[in-house]
Amino acid sequence: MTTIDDVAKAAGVSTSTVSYVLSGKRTISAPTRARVERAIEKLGYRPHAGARALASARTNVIALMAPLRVGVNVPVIMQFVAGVVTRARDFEHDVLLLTQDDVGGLDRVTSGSMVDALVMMDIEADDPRVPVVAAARQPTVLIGLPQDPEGLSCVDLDFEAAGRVAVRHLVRTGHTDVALIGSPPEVLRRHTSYAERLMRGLRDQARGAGVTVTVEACDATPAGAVQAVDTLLATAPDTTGIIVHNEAALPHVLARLAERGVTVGTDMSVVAVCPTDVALAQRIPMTSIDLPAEDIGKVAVDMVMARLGGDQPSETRLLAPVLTERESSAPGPAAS
Amino acid sequence: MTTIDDVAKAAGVSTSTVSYVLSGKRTISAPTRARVERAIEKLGYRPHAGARALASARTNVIALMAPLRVGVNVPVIMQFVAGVVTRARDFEHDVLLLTQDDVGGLDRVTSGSMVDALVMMDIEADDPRVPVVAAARQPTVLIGLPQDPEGLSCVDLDFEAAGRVAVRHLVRTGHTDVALIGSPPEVLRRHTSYAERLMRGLRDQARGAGVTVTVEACDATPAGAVQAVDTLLATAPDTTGIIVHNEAALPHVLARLAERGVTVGTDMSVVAVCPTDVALAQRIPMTSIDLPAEDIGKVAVDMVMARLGGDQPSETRLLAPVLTERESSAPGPAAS
DNA sequence: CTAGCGTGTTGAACCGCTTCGACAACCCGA
DNA sequence: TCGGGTTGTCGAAGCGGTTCAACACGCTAG
Repeated sequence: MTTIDDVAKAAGVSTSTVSYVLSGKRTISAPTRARVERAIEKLGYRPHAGARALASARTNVIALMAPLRVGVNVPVIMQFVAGVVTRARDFEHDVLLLTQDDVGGLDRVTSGSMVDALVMMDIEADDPRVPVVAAARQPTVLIGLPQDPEGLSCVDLDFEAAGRVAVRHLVRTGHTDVALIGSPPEVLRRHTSYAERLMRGLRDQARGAGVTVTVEACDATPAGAVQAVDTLLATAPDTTGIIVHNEAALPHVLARLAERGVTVGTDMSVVAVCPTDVALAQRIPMTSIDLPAEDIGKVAVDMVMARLGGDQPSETRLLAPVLTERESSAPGPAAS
Repeated sequence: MTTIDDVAKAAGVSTSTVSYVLSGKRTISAPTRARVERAIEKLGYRPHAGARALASARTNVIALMAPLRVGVNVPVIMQFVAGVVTRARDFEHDVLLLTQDDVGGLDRVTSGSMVDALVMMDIEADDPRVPVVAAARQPTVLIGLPQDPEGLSCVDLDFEAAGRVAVRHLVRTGHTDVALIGSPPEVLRRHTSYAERLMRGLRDQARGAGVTVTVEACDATPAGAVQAVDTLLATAPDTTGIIVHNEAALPHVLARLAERGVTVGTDMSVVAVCPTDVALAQRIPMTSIDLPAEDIGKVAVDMVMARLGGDQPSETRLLAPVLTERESSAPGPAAS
């Protein structure tokens, strides 16, 4: 393995000079720099990450804790991950992947100085991991909103606003009886905050507009969708507008509606809350509120890097929802 | 930050003794060990990963290169990843996540001594990454089979055998005209080896059994599935057995067959090559050849760890396919 | 009684890099 | 001409571990 000393020798300078060429923390004359760079090139030198971490107290690695359990929204999770990884690379950082349940891993990587910072996905209202990372010396950004952020930064789609926007859209297009087909029951039971925030926004707006709103949980299986749709059509037969917030169930919901003779885009208006590519991959292009998963991942990294640099205070960023109208929208009974 | 010296002081021993307690590489008397362990506990000591890596030339991290691009088989990829991460933890290793396209990352993490070993997914026949990792000093295991493994270990499902098993199943149940609905065209164009291996096994077995076989590529979209199914029904109307090797397209293929009035499990026998949970999540439980993604990930880690320990030679492990009959199987015209 | 051995512990070198303080060389203005 | 500031380079002290050679000690065997 070639070391910094080899490079120094080859270039006829001291090791510190090589180090300064690499880091740019001191001015180096052009000719010297050139000699060093040539030597680095020739020897194929790469600094030893461990040595660097030891000496500089910087690892250039961030930890990402992601839910790998096979479940509801795998493709969405992938987009978050992709966003985090690509943006981290922009900051010359690599990503260490932790699984959601590995709470001990948080202490391992922080106390062991394996990472400079952390990003944690899929935060629940009362998440046991939050106090752990709050106590770490590395900055952390949460994707999602816990009840008490304990001084940590958070980023997420503004689901409450999304709920309002969805209802507003339906009301404006003439609907007076709307419904939500949402997350699976176990997600709701976990008090995953996004589900509750969406519902809050939705009910607020509905109340303000004098509109009824029915809520159905929905398992992300064909059977779950069948049940949710059938129950909805039975208990709230006047429903003409449905908001679906469940990527995995969406195709099954649409399929069941079709089976029940309900034509989406004519008899029924459906607004999906999901990534745009999911909205476009359905049998018809769905009117949707985008869940910009990759962007959120990137923002999370931006935020965590900002905290690494200066000592900015923690902040919470809620991204404004954007609704795009496509073919699943239909005028409602109250349409003018 | 508490260091090993703090622990040594607290326990009244030398730093080397603490180190040996931690590593177990030297015998330490029970009382001494107890004192040290108590001190570690009390101080909440964690060895500094960088220092350890520097001194021991071991990072306890492996790199995993996974395709994060949003595409065909995201959930399957997740399963591989989950397998790798959980098994790595069994070996006290963490996982550094690299994206498929980050070829430079390979050199970065290997030359920079960031990792002890690598696992690479989604290997293509003529994969540019293979020579890079073959030249690295860290052992690598490939998930998939390149044309020339260059001395690297490989692991994968035995897709060739899977092709044979699938055809054998169809033949045995009375089918004489079978088809493959396979990967998207661009996957085939990339010469991803699993697709070609499956086709080889399939054609071999079909030839031996005197059975015709039609092949359709298929985009993982509703439209792609429509086209594949329609083309198939038009060009090979006698087909009574279909093998689907495309997780993402599977539901759409089934939907289109239904739309065309073809009843799977009666008029048509369908064998899926996919993870079991995907097979079970369809409108009817599918007869399938399991793609044991999580297991493959685990085996990959086992193999790479074995090479880290001793200097075992490289090996290629192809997991035997297992076909499970479910409700999508139907007797064919030649059934006795 | 001593040589020889095994066991448990230690001191110190070393891993490869960063960074601080020192210094030589040069240029400026007084 | 000289004091004082820049600019570019260097030496050496860590950073926090691992590991090797050495050694102290208590035993056993000769």
